[in-house]
Amino acid sequence: MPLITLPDGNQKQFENSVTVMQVAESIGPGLAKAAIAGKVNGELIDTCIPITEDANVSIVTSKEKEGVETIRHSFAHLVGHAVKQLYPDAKMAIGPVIEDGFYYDISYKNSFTLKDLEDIENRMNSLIKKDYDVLVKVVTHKEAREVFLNRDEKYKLEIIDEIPEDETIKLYHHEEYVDMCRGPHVPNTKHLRSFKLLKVSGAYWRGNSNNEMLQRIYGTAWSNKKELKDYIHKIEEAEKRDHRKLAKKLSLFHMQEEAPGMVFWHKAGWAIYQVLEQYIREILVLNGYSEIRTPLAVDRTLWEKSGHWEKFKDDMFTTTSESREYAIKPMNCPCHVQVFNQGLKSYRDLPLRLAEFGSCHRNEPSGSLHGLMRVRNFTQDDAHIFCTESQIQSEVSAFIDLVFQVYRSFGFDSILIKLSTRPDNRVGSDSIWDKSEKALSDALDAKGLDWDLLPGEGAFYGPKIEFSLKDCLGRVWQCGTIQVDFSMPERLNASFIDEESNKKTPVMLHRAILGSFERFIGILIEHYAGKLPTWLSPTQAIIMGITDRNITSCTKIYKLLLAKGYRVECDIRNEKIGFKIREHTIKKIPYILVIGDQEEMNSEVSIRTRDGEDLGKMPVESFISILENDISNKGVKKDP
RNA sequence: GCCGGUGUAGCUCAGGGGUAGAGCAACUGAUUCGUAAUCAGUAGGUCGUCGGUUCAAAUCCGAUCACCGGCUCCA
Repeated sequence: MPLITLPDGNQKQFENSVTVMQVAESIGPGLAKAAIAGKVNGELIDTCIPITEDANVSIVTSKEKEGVETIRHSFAHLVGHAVKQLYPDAKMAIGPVIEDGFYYDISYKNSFTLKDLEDIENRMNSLIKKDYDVLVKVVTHKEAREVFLNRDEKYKLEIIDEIPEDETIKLYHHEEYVDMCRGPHVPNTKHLRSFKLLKVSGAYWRGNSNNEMLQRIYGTAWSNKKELKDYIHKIEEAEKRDHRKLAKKLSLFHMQEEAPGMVFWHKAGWAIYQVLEQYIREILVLNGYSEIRTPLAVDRTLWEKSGHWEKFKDDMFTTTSESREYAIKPMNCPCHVQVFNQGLKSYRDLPLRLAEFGSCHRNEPSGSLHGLMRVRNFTQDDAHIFCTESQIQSEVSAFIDLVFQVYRSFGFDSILIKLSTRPDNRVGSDSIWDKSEKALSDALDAKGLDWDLLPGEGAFYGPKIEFSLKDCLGRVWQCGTIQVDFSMPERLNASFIDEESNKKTPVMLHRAILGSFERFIGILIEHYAGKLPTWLSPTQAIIMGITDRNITSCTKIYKLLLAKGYRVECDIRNEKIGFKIREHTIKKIPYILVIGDQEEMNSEVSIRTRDGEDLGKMPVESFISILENDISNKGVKKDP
């Protein structure tokens, strides 16, 4: 006699057991029709699973987040249903829900082509039109094993073998197709209407590169056609923000075959880079860092001592000279220890913060290169803080504040924080790792920040906090980081004299705010969709005349702004004003200054923004104060 | 590195066994013009690279390089 409590507080008494669907029906036929799953005491279940005891029950429809996720999950099964009909030899692996959609990993003798993808999508469409019921069967471990043994699904069997034998398993029957899942799933395919298969790509079984490669079919799915359409539109718009496309249009940089993963910065891109570097340099000075510069290539023996040769050898470029082997530095840390090691250090010197805009080379796998986001030669806004154990917490804490201060100045609002702990391939004892990991998590918790734990993802020498930002398509890129390192100072014989005249080994904190200039600029281009705020804009204003009569005035104002240190250009070509405005608007120059006879007469300039806004006529001094205000705001939008 | 796709003019792209085409850009000339494209003309490519098949390859095949989408790995 279960007593069901609904979200609005109403209670219903049922005889014997009752299913979510029956509860929905008891409320109304509309709700029953819309019911996708149920939440029973906070747990998501299928609409057909009987509830035998008193419970809080809510009906999940496509309006809820869980409802859409259930729809996506069921779409994955639908891929299975269609694929097995079209390609009976295909073996199904896993088909989970992801952000905005789902995928299914499948093993098949032939590669799926775009035509295959289309066929699968068509088959899925004809299957869902049948409005068939999805049937759930709860079976024993043994029964499930038999089902998939008969169906010759080796991946499903592998998964079953990892489930404890005394656990039951849910099998979802889509007509003749059977899949295994925790569920819940939609009760009928009538809930599956708005989807699109997006792409097919390779993916390793269980995400392990030693395993065979499967074919992954990606799809997106939504609760209705409008949401699907909006999503596709959003993706199309996002693609226009792609930093690689914008870089071409705005002539920021280029890359070419002869130097894969390395950047040829053009005038405009380099202007952005220089503003960033100067900004960080100011931040460093204000926060007690000393800037240094160390060699690009260092003898192999130093990398052997630091541990890089053992753990990082394959990622390093090497070169030889007079029978000595050198490695182009993939990191700056060993060199910074060499600077620290010059002269005897006292505890009074700590914390010692050594910073470098260090150019690093890493021989990244060819397949992972990606525009500015993943390159083989990058420059970090790197620094190493040499300190005592007791100073770790305050240094980490101050650094976190600094990262947030800098990121805020670019207007970033979603910063993902992750703590990565000891990897399998590492140096240093477990007790050292215990201490380091705790120092970082304590610093984060002390600030009350939300963070995710990434077990096993730390650097080989220590755990790290990562600050990540998203690109235009939602791909997450690590930018800032701080890493505790108890190992390298010892390996490279760093020491200081403490209060009792004892020789001690300092702790080293590796840290970067932007991460690499390349990646950060890539993120910035996408974040602003190429419309860089005035302080970062390669050209801050363009001056143009209406006719040749205005050339002298244009040149005068151009020279004035140039002398004041603004990045300005002058367009005195014999072209119509509309043509020139269009051209420079497309180049996303923040301010367009027009000078014609009228302006000349009153010693004014007409100002138009790249967004088409007319700021009217004003003396050049007024424009300078607009510029100044804009620049001092950096990337932060003023409140209207 | 792995799976799949792509590579034609500066850019965006069409074509496709009989030795290349559009739009924009460039160049020349005319136009001196008021807030997102003035008109006319000219020029521009061993179709990523190397090899093979063929009377003939940019087109078909193979290898290779780079890029794109993922996977793995990473700032």
